[in-house]
Formats: sequence, C-alpha cells, structure tokens
Amino acid sequence: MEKKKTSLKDIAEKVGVSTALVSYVLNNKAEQKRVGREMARKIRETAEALHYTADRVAKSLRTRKTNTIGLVVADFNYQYSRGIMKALEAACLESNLSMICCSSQENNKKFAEVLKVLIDRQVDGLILVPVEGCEKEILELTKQKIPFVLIDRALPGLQSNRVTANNEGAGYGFTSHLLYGPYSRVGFISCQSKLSNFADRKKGYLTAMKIVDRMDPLLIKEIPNLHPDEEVREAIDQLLALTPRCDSILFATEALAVSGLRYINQLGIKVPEELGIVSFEESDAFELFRCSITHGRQPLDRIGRIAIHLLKQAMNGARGGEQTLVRADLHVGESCGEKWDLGPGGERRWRRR
Amino acid sequence: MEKKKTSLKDIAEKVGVSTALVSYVLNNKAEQKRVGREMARKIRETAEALHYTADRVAKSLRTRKTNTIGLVVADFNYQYSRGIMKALEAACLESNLSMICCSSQENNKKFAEVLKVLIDRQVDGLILVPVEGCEKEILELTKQKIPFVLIDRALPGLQSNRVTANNEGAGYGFTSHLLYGPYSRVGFISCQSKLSNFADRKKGYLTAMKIVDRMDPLLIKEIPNLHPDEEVREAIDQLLALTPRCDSILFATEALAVSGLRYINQLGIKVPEELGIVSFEESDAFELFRCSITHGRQPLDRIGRIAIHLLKQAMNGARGGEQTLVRADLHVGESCGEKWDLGPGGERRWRRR
DNA sequence: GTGAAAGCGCTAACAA
DNA sequence: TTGTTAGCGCTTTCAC
Repeated sequence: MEKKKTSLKDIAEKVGVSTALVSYVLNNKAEQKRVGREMARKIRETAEALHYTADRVAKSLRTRKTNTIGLVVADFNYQYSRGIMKALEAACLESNLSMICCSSQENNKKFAEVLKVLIDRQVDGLILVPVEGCEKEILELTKQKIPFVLIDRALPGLQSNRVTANNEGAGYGFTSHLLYGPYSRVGFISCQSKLSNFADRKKGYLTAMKIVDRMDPLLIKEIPNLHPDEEVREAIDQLLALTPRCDSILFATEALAVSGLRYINQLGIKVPEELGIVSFEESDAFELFRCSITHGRQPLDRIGRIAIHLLKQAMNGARGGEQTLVRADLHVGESCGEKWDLGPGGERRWRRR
Repeated sequence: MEKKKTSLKDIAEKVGVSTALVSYVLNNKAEQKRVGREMARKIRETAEALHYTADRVAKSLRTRKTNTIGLVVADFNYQYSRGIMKALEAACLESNLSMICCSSQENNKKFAEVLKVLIDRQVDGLILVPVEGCEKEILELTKQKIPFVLIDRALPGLQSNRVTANNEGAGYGFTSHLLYGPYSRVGFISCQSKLSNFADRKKGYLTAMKIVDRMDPLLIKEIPNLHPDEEVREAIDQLLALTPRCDSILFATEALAVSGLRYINQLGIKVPEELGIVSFEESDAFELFRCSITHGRQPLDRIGRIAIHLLKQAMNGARGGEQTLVRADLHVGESCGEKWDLGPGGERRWRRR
C-alpha cells in the first residue's frame, strides 16, 4: 500500500496533459468531452503502464458518494441473514458497491448504535431488517433523507421502500397444508411482536383456522422474547395438554422451530405420527431431524436483487414508498404425514409418500 | 444527508478561530497543542450545538487511513463464519473500525476477486480465511505491505500473522475420545486439501490411531471437493463395507458432517449404538439429530479479539509473523455412547450417562 | 496559544 | 479539443 500509488497527476505529467483530461478518459467521458482518440489511447496506455487505480477516497470526497451501503441484519445466525448476505454481496459486486454488514441482535439499542456507525461512515444507503421498537430511528432516516430499504419485516403504519414475503398468504397456505392433511388442531407458536411479519403470519393462520371452523385461542402461543428455549418448552407442554390435544404445530420462525424441535426430540414425540410440524423459514437443522421438516422458503436471491434495485433508485433520488411482496414457498418434507405442494396458483398438488 | 453538514470551517468561523485550532480540540490534541482551556470549551460547545460530526472521507484522504478492514470468510453458511463475524463486529466496534465482509465460496478465483475489491476500497487491513490455492494472492499482499491476519487455516510454508486452532491436538483428542469409548475402527472423513487445518487434523488422527495400533489406510477418506453430498455418501458406504466394519466416524468439518449425518439418517443407522460420531466444528443441526452430536468448538470470540489485536499491530507497522494457537474444545453430546470431557490438561474426565 | 496555508487526489465548471 | 483552476473537508507544518 505504501507503493506511492500513481495518481492522475503522475499520468498527466508523463503524457504531458492536464489532470482533467486524464480524469475524463479514465472515467469513460472521453467521447462526451470529445477527447481525441489518439490522446485517449495514450492516456489509457500510460495509466495501464503505471498501474493506476483511482483513489476512491479522494473521489468520494469530491463526489460526495462512497459507493458503500450498510446492511443491518437481525442476527448472523438466522438462515435468512446468511442467505440475504450472499445475495446482496453478489448484487453489490455487480453494481460496484461495497457493503458493511452489522447485526442488531434483535435489540433496538444495538440497532440504533450500528445505524449511527453506518451513517457516520457516510454510506450512500441502507438495507435494514427492522427490529421491534426501531420506529424512531427509521423516521429519523426519512427526515435526514438517507435512502433505505426495509427487508423481511415492515413496521406497522410506516410507508417506505420494502421487500417482504407474502406472509399472510403463506400463513394461510402453511396452515391449510396441515389442515388438509391428517391434522385439525393446529397450534401456532410465534413471538409477541408488532413487526409485520409476525402479525401477517398470524393473520394467515387465523383465516385458515376460521374457514374450517377450528379456531381456538388456546392453540395460539405468542412468547415474549426471541431467544426462548424455555418459553417454547412451556408452550409445547401446554399445547400437548389441551383437550382435544393439539396435533400439529406451525412455528412462526426458524429459531422457535429449532428450540421446539430440540424439545420434541427430548420428549420422544413421534413426528409426523403424533405431531405434525411446519415452520416458516429455513434451517440446516431441519434435514437432520428424525424426519425432514416441512418449511417455508423465501426467494432470497430475488429479495436481494430487488432490494438493491430499490435502494439504487432511492439513492438516485426516487421518492420511495415502493412495497414489493415476494412469494414464500412451502418446501415439503416429511413432518406432516402426507406430502403435497402448493402450486403456483395456490392449488394443492398431492404427492404420494 | 443533504443537511449541509457542518464542517470544521463553520465552527471556526462561528467561534472566530482557525480551523486548525478546532481540529486540535476535536481530536483531543488540545493539551498536546496547549490550547487554552476556555477556548477548548467554547469550541467543543459550538461543535455540539452545530451537531458536528467529522467527515470521515476527508479525514481519510488526509490521513491515508480509512479505519475500515476487510473480512473474507469461506462461506457465510459455516457456523465458523457467523461466529467469527459476530466476534469481529464487536471487536471492530470497540476499536472504531468498520468491516466489509465478503465470502470466497471456497473458490480461489472469487477469493482473488473480493480481495481486489477490498484493496481497491483502501481497507487498512484484512482478516482472511484462506482458500485452497490462494498462495499467490497472499504473497502479493506481503509484497504490497498490506497488513493481514489469517484465521482458521494457514497456508503451508507461509510465515504470517495467524490465529488457528490446535487442530493437531484436537484431532488426536477427538480420535482418542472414540478409541477410549467402545470404538476401535475409527473412520476419518475429510477433504483433499493442502490447507493446514485439514492436514493437522489428519496428523492428530493418525497419531492417535497409531498409538493404539489401529491404523488402517482404508479408514481414511479424503474427498475431492467441498460440497460433497455424493462423495460423502460413497465414503460412508465404503467405510461401512469394510471388514472389520468401521464402527465410528470423525468428520473433519461441519459441512461434511451434515452431509454425512443426513445420509446416515436415511440409512437408518443407529447412532451411537451402531456408529459413533464426532465432528470438528459446530452446527445448529447437531442438536436436532436423533441424538446430539459430539463436536469440537473453537473459541470464536477469543479468535476474533486476537485477530483484531494482531491486525492493529500490523497496521501500526509491526513486523508480523505471529502465530497464535487457540484450543478447540470437545463439546460432548450423545453420539459416542459414553460421555466424558477432555479436561484442561487433556486428561479425560468421565461422566455417567 | 493561535493561525495561515499547503496540500491529500480527484472532479467539474469554466476558459481558451 | 484541451487546459486551468477552484475547491471537497480535513490535518499538520511552520510561523507568529
């Protein structure tokens, strides 16, 4: 790094022109500025010969753009986070952006803290997985006109660019999957949260249960926090003690499902015979359970691409407020007895065991 | 962002002093530069009132430091990656550094590509999980005097700052764990790789097997690539077909273990009764297997702190070449029959089932 | 104790 | 077509 990097000036001197000309040529504005072809060639050659690479810092100072975006995920351990990071990494590379990744640990203090760091770093824009109680910070972003896109979750009553899954539809579909199978008392384990994804998943569940007239408030367990081994155990104990007994469980998220399955493993309950299981989100762990777990999957690559697209628009001054829904699909495992998929139109397609 | 950020100059004008003075005060060089106490107070107050925050880009241009480091992990999906990211995130926050995270997908082309991007971004230093065949890139870093620290793996014959686990010792310990249990034909499934971690784990395994005179080359399976569902299946088939049959398997890494366990699940083989299992590295999945899997764990927080420490030293011009070994501990599950731990001195401490 | 001024490397408005 | 030049916001040397 100490190699006395060649600068525009070095090239300019060597070729015997001004730095301006060099800048034009090297930024592909040669034609626009109508630089002579021969001149341009010479400049490019010299730049090459001197191993010139632009100083991005100087460029940033001048242009007031860093070509860097910030990403705040909830927790690096979520499958969602890793998938979206991979997708965004690729999308950024294409768009010549760099990405600084942070995690909020589902904590709004930490969220505010990393947001501050990112803004201090003068990122051009942000991609955020909001956490409970971060409305203030988000509003502040709007006020400061810092471009951002929310992913995975939305905040109730907040109009902004966002890309989320069709959680309500998926909640309906996943619940129905159980109801059309050999189950009727479907339990729902989720978190106490105002975040849209949880609320929407619950709505979908409720609709599905009401339609078949199976709705029972005792089947719904919303536990207080997000790292919840103990609470999940209690919830499961209670669900299994109901009369008639709860015969299947829909987990609202990966972390809950992993906790729950670990406990179900301990209890020695047979899945799918004694208890059907469906979970939102993915986890590596689902395939190593006694039987593979039926679960929802979001199209993370697609979400990443759309998020970057929206963010770039916003960074170019677009007004924003675009809400994109992507489809979360059911990935059918062996945890619900019968096997069938939801077709593209939502129709059910049975598969033999 | 368009709020016409206040600059040093604004403060200087308002207070009626030069920008130099303001810079001194706000960088806590007031005393060193012997700025009047009253003056300093006034400057600080004004800065506060005007909501001044330094323009890091301008600062970087001047100081030639970005306070940004680059991290290249092998794959965001590895437990190691997520843990180290979390650890490094915290360590960076403390040291007022930002981190740009990239993944190499275990591919040296991609590795070179992201490295180039990071250098182009003028990061002050790098933390790298090297991949097979990246020697050239690493040597280039040394030549260009770009500070870096290798983690997790080392390159054979390359002297550089690094933080790795005591893989050889762990390989010996983990194998012994099986041998002191009810197993004697311990299979070893690893990758064909020159990276130090694989080589060292194998060395440890070999030593343990030789000591009890159980060494048999047929028990060693080194599969060609790193995303290996099929090859792992074949390896397991072959191990189980041996006479005498292989009675336990040591997986060299998480990804191999997950592949392997999925297959073992399909085969319906009983763990630990018919087959003992130990794996290096962690995975969420290990707890949802029929029985929890005994596995090695690296002290990721510690590795992160040490790596940042070494990197900062290097960024301050230290010569480098420091090699730190950290202990990987065995986390005992139920996949080897009896339960016992390795004590701090390496002695075995039995636990009752 | 304080300030003037020279850049860091680049871009872009303006001249020629 | 090409060149001149004025900064972007900050740090730091040197002078007072």
